[in-house]
Amino acid sequence: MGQPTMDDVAAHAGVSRALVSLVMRDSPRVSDRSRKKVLASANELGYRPNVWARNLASGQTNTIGVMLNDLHNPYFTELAEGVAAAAAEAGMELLITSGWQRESGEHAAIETLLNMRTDGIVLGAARFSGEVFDEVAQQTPTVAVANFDEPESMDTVCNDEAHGSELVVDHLTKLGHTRIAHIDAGNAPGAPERRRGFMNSMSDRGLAPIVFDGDFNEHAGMSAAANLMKLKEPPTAIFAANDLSATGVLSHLRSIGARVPDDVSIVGYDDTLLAGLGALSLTTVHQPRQLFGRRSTELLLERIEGRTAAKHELIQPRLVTRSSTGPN
Amino acid sequence: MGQPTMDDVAAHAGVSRALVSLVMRDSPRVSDRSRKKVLASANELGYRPNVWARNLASGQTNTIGVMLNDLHNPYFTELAEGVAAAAAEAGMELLITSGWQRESGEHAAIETLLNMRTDGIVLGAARFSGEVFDEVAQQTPTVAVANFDEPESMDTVCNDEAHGSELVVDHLTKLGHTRIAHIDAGNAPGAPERRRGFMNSMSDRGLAPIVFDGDFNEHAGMSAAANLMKLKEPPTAIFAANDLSATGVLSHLRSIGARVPDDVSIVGYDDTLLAGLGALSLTTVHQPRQLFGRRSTELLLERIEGRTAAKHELIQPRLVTRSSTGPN
DNA sequence: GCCGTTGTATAGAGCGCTCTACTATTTACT
DNA sequence: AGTAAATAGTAGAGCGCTCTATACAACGGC
Repeated sequence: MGQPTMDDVAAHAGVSRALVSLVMRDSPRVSDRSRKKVLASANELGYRPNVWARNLASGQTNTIGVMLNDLHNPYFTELAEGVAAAAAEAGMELLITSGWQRESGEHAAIETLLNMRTDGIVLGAARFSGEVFDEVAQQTPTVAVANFDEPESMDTVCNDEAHGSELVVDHLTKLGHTRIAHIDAGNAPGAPERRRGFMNSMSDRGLAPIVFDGDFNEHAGMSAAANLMKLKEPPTAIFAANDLSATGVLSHLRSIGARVPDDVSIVGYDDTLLAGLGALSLTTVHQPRQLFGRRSTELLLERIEGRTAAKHELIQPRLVTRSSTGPN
Repeated sequence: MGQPTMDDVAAHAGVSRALVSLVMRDSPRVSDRSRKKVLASANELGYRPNVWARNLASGQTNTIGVMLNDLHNPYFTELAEGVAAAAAEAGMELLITSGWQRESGEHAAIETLLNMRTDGIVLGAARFSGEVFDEVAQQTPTVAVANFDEPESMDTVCNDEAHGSELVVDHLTKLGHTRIAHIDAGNAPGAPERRRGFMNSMSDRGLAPIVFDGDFNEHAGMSAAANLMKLKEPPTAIFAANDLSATGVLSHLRSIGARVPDDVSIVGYDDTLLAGLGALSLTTVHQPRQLFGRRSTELLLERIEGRTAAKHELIQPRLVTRSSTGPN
């Protein structure tokens, strides 16, 4: 007969199935005596409520879904951790799917969640346009952790990238640096905002922003650094698009015998595990990624409760000072 | 009326619900004409099969679950990626849950999967004993990626840790090293096997194994390295329990002015992102983590198909040589 | 013209729950 | 004592599917 059902428990406890159902859902409308009796029977039979049946009957899943672009990227996993914490506090289950860095993967992952009919979805995505998001938002409550142009159909939570750049420029100029270069990451998510923030902060201070093409990886940092150091007047500080790129910069500087931070200061962005390593010790911009997850989940729960007006939150990063930056 | 149901599609297409069901399940017992008609109606109404109802009625979920100890650890995410690939090939959905590094979290994560009644479970766990695994295996087909003592109740896939250590010792002795130290990680998962492999390989070559207490983190590597270098005859090569610990070693050696690999060679374990960074460039032991995922999923599918005899696979790692090791 | 096939389609009984409406029993309050 | 209100429990109709058993053509063989 396979797994025991609610009817089995009811029969064993000598009560109705409805009562067992109430007990399982922690209803207050059950006497202590019955509750104990039912729980004892359930326990004895090894009863485990059938989620499929429950969700079918109730039309709810008590579950929220998170779609992550890439499980290998700590950005997304920390995001997920924040979501998990907030979901647990609200008594909700969490289902995670990943797009494995591919756009088709993200589609499939979202499709899986929509099929599961989770009560809502948190999108930690990067690969596609606002329209796709919109389509999802049409079908279920949705919160995106990404910086779109404040769409009406869903809530968003994102990092104030430009402000992060401002913090970096502020830190470096206070250390006396004036020739500061930024290695950007083209149009990758977040990169344009970081670049814009850098350029504005520099010109606000009457300084000429130096920007070199780059990407969010180590190699880009290495080759951009090589080009920068070949300039007639090389910069005294380099602000990379992210920590990985900064690591590339560091690697190149060491290879040409430049001392960090004595000759050149380096700043990263993201405050990943890398930045904290003793062997690297990068000054970097910390984003409260777990907080992104928390806030997005809180917003999602509000939506599930019925709010319809879109909310958009901008979260402030902070600078973490380590030993890759020093006075000029 | 919310989402359209199968009945709506049936009515719209002028056929029975049973026929729609057959079409949705790609049954060959449907004429082309009917199939097209049904598909058109479904599409027009925006019909999406209700997974809950389907699973309830069919008693299957066509889904496998993966429980990961920690989403931040690349070991587990690459494992998951392998599982995802194999699951996709078999036409199965994938559900991921995480224990967030806590034992209670792992319990909850497993509970979620059991409640979901996935067709099978892959356990990428680290925090608890074989008995807990056994209990899970009693309830559903299970494969663990971990090195237990070949339990009867489930399949296992694991890395041949000892062999990895052997590769390291072989590499270092061929470079002429004889005073080789290992910084271990106590009883953390995999650590005892790595230590044992190291000790055996050393004594096989008539060399005295030096083993210092450590852990799987950076700090442990730093302090163990400090102690090692204070010895009257410091080792000429240090084999750390993992890459993170090796990073700590590197950091300490640099701080005391020792050159790597000229003065001291360093070897890590795991071949994480860290090891490949230009600024670190660690020789390390690579484990085919995705393969672990693939194989475990394949074994799981066999179990779901009905195999009951336990299978246990040991997968061979290989050495990746970078610039942290050199001749003595 | 009858029978057995083969190919399509349908009816209808569940799957294991939830939830509304209802009954039965106490307790509370004039 | 008599009624209202609160408390505890139950019956039974779904939820949206799957799947077995069955119906009904259309066809070929004799």
